[in-house]
Amino acid sequence: MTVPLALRPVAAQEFSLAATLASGQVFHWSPQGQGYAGVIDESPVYVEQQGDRLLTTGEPAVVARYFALDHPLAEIYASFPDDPAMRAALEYCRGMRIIRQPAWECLATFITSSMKQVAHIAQISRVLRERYGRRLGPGGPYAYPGPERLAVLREDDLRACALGYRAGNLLKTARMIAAGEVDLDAIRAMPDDLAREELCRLAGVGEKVANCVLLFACERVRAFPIDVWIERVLRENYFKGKRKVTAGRLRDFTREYFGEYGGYAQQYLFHHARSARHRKS
DNA sequence: TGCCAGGCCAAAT
DNA sequence: ATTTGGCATGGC
Repeated sequence: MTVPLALRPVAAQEFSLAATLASGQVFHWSPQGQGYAGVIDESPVYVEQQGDRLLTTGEPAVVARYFALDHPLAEIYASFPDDPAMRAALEYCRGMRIIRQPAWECLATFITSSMKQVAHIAQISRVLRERYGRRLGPGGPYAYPGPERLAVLREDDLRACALGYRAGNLLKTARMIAAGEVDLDAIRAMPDDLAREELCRLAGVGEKVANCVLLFACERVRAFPIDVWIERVLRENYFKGKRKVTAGRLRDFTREYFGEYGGYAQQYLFHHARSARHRKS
């Protein structure tokens, strides 16, 4: 059995670990004991919340950075538009943060997310880790397999992980990254529009997935991914009864209306909408 | 059973 | 610039 590790405290004001991990931005954390077990880069981490602090087996500075405990939440909330949908989402998600994910892991999981429910994205992520990821210590969890590892597989290997038509996209993208054809580190330093354009060169990456990578892995808190849930929220709350509102019109509206922390607003609206749907049944 | 899920892509308008 | 059909798989 594992050796019991000392839990170290991390100050965490204005933070909800539960909301953050349940919000569909990261998929591999699982409930364990009083908290959650997961992996940050190549380190196994256990973390639980006790009021205004976290207790973790991880390196405190690494945990604080991963969960973005430095984001100015009061300033972010002050930037949210004042309307009923936004107020309800803020009330429900208070303390949720946009975390800083490793870029490749984020990119790959969102390539597999196309036309999939959150539960199944998590399932695919788990199979890929267990089948092709490096095991982090005896009996430990698995790291997400890097692009070099996936690049040498065949499409059928990935189809066997229930990826369906996404298998070819993940494989092509892994090969492009492994070959240095697209450089994720370079993208992190580019202006938003150029970074998005560069990400869209990858197989299975369109505007929505590119925005997820920009938001969840590149610290672009303006990036506003529009999926089927958010599109529904936008149409029902901001374009009620109007016809012929095109995708382009929606995109322009979000940039203007939600502003500097649009990505945060988007994630709050997304998590609230999904949670409301699941509570109904 | 049928419909929907954190879409993308190529082709046609 | 926008619309349309095809693509795999699993949950409800």
